[in-house]
Amino acid sequence: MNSSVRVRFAPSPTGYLHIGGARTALINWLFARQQGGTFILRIEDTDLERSTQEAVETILGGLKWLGLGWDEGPFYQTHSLEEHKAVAYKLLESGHAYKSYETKEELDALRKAAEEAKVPFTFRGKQLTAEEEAERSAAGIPYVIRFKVPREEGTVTFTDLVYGEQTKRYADIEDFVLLRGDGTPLYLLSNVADDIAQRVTHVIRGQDGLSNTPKQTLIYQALGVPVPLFAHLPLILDSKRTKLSKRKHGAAATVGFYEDAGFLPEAFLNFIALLGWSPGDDREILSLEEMRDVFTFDRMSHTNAIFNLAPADPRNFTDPKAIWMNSEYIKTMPIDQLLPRLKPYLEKAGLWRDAFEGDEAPWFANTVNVIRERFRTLMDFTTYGRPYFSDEFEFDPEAVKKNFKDAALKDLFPALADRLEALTEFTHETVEAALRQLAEERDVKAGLLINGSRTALTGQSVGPSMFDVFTTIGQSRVVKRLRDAVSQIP
RNA sequence: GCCGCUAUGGUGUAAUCGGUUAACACGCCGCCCUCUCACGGCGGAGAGUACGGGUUCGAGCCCCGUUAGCGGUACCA
Repeated sequence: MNSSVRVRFAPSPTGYLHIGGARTALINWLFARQQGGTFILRIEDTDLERSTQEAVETILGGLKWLGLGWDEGPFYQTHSLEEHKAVAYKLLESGHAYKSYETKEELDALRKAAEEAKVPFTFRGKQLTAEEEAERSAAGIPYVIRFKVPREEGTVTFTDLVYGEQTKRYADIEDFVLLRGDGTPLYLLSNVADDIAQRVTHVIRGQDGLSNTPKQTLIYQALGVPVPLFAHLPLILDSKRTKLSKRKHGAAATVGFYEDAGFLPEAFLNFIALLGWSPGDDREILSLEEMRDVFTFDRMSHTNAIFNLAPADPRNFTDPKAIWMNSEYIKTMPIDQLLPRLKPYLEKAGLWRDAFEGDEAPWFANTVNVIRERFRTLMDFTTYGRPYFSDEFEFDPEAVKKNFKDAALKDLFPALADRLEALTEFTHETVEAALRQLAEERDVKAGLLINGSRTALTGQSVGPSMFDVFTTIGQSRVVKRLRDAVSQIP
């Protein structure tokens, strides 16, 4: 930490870490790292009804998976409620806030009347005399503490790092509530109080906070403390342009879904970074370090981006570009970095063997290298990749139909098995020579044997170049599978 | 209702101080490669920049209005 920059990610633990939250965390992280600053994690759990420890765990787990480590925290907002109240009372003492005795019903009626009259409703509480005040407090009448917006003509102005200078007239800001009737603080206050206490210098959050910023700025000013810089980020919406939510979109709106689906965190981060930001040139594939080095707020878009959660194309279970990006990472990532990422997925599918990290390590690396070329998620290694790691795999009926339709294969498979079994060296070249020779002798196309073998060895009709498949699966398993496949021929 | 933010192909973005035929990527289509499917290579369709005015020699970029979307307008966060 060699700079005074302090930023925070402040999620509410009311659900899962969703995509928008992940991007907010990412931008905070990028900026902190770029500036040599501090990245703080704060859990805004003041909504007791909806906050759960489980949600906290999910958020921490999500950040960990993404590799967005924090330097301070997690701080829990509920742990400093007393400090937040103290801030409200300080404002009360300095005359920047007051006790307001209006009931909810009275306010509702006022609001309704204003709306019907089509005039702006900007609540201004009654100015009570000390006498009246004493009277009410003696009678134990409940009150809330409201911020007293300056009564004179004037504006609040702040410069948003993304949206530019923002100005709002005092007259358009109502006297908002700081403390409820029961004395508990509201979000607007707690948020500011924590940001001050944690010495946050840059508030980087979703664009939905933009409208609240004038009010929060007023609080900073009334307290006589420096106002942080704000950077509001455009929102991430679904294809119907509504906000992403677990309730509406299910798991696909959460970060955990992408981990389960076999996304590489690097690819996921890369994709969401490009939702609302670009490096300014034509680069699309950027590592975290590259993004950190070139990130600037002024290259942030002002427009909400659409994340295509569930495109019409059945081949794509989420945004096609996200899948494409993941496949790019799978294909090009250094193999020794990819292998450890694969382990948990293979373990979960029951395909992992410890030998992959021991005796069979070279074979494992080579096999992954051969098959990754056409995979799009890490999960593909457990489905399409299964025949390479296990002898128990299914035959795809379509593949059988397509590649086993020639009955001659009933004789050809055992014959090929015999030839391959006899090979003293089992290489790309020797296998190809044996196969082509057999095809020639029997006067069949090599393609018949090649495509038939693909299905015999993998159960599938698609896959890597066949001679690579022979050698990765290995002589003895190839021979056995060719012989066993005869029973599958209709 | 009121206050504010936004508006470039289906999607994500680009387009120096306004300056030729609005660029790139994903997706889609076709061709090539080929033992299959991908990858890769080549090519194509797809926006005249929400709409309407204005300023200007010239507007996607500036101004005004309209519309639409989003946010705020809570003793929610």
